[in-house]
Amino acid sequence: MEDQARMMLGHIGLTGLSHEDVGDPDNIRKHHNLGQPQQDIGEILQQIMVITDESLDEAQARKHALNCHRMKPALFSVLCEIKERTALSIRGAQEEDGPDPQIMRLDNMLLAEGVAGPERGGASAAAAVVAAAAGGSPAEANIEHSEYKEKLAQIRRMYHAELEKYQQACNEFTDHVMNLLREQSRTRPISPKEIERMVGIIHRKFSTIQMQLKQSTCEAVMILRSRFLDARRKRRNFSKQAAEILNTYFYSHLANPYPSEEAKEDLARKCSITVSQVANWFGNKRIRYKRNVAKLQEEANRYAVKTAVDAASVSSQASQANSPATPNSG
DNA sequence: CCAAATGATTATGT
DNA sequence: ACATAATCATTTGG
Repeated sequence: MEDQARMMLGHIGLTGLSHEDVGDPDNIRKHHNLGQPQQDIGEILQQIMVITDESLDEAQARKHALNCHRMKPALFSVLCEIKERTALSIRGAQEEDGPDPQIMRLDNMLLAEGVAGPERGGASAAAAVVAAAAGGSPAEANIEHSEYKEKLAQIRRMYHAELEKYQQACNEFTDHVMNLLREQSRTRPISPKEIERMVGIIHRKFSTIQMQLKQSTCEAVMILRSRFLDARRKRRNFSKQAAEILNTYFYSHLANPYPSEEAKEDLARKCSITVSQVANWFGNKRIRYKRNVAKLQEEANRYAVKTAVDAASVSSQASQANSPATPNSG
C-alpha cells in the first residue's frame, strides 16, 4: 500500500528524484533499458488491481493528500507546459460528422414503418400506406393484419426498450466520465473543450451501437413485411369474367396493346380490380404473348430449316453444283 | 404431387 | 414515368 502512493507520485516524477537518480540525465534510459517490460507491466497491473480494491474513502483520502501535496502546484504547471508542447499534435485530428446519412436513412425507415415516432398514428399510417399499395380489397387486407400489427408492436416495444437502455447507459457513462475528468482536472490540466471532445467520442460510440439496433430492427420489420404484406403471398386469380374482358381488349388491340390511362380505368372498373392491376395484367400479357409467339415461331423455323436441309441434301445427291442456300424468312 | 398458369414485384433501360 | 424482362409466390388443373 505504501508503494502505491510512491508509485503514483513516481509516475509524475516526485519520489523518483529523491534517491541516487537525482541529477543523472541517463536515469530514464537506465530504468527503461534495465527493467524487463513484461515485469513492469505485471507490476503496474498488480497495482491497478490493488487500487480498484481500495475503498472509496481510502481513495478519496489519498486523492486529497495528493491535492494538498506541497509540490502539487509546481507539478501542475509542469504538466500544463508539457501539454502546451504536445497539444498541437493532438489537435486538428478530430472535427467531423454532421448527421450520419446512414442513420438518417434508418431513422426515416423506422419512422415510416411506425416503429419510431408516436404510438398509434405512425402504425396506422403505415398500415394505410401498405393497404393502398397492395391491390387487394380493403376487407381482405385485414385478414392477417391483426397478427402483423401485433408483431410490429412487439418489435416496436423491443426497439424502444433497447433504445431507452442504451440512452440510459450512455448518460450514466457520460456522467461517470465527466465526473472522473472533472475530478482529475484538479491534478492534471484538462480543458472543458477536452471534456467536450471526450463526451463527443462517447456519444459517437453509443450512436454506432444505436445504429446497429436500428439496423437489426429494420431488418426485422422488412422480414415481417415480406412475410405478411407481400401481395405475392396472397395472390388471387381474377374472375373468369375479368379475364374475359381483359383478353377481349388485348386481342382486339393486338397491334397496339397499350391501353391509355382512361382505358385502363375503364377496364379496372369493369373487372372490379385496380388500375395498377390492369397495368400488371397488360405487362404480363404482352411479354408472355410475345414470348409464346417467339417460341412457336422459333419452333416453326426449326422445323422449316430441318425440312429445307433434308430437301437440299436429297437434291444435292442428284447434282453437286448448286445454287447457294435459300435464306428462310421469319 | 407436379408443371403450367398467373398476378405481383424487382431490376434495368429509355 | 413507363415498358420490358426476369423472377417470385401462389393457384390451378391434370
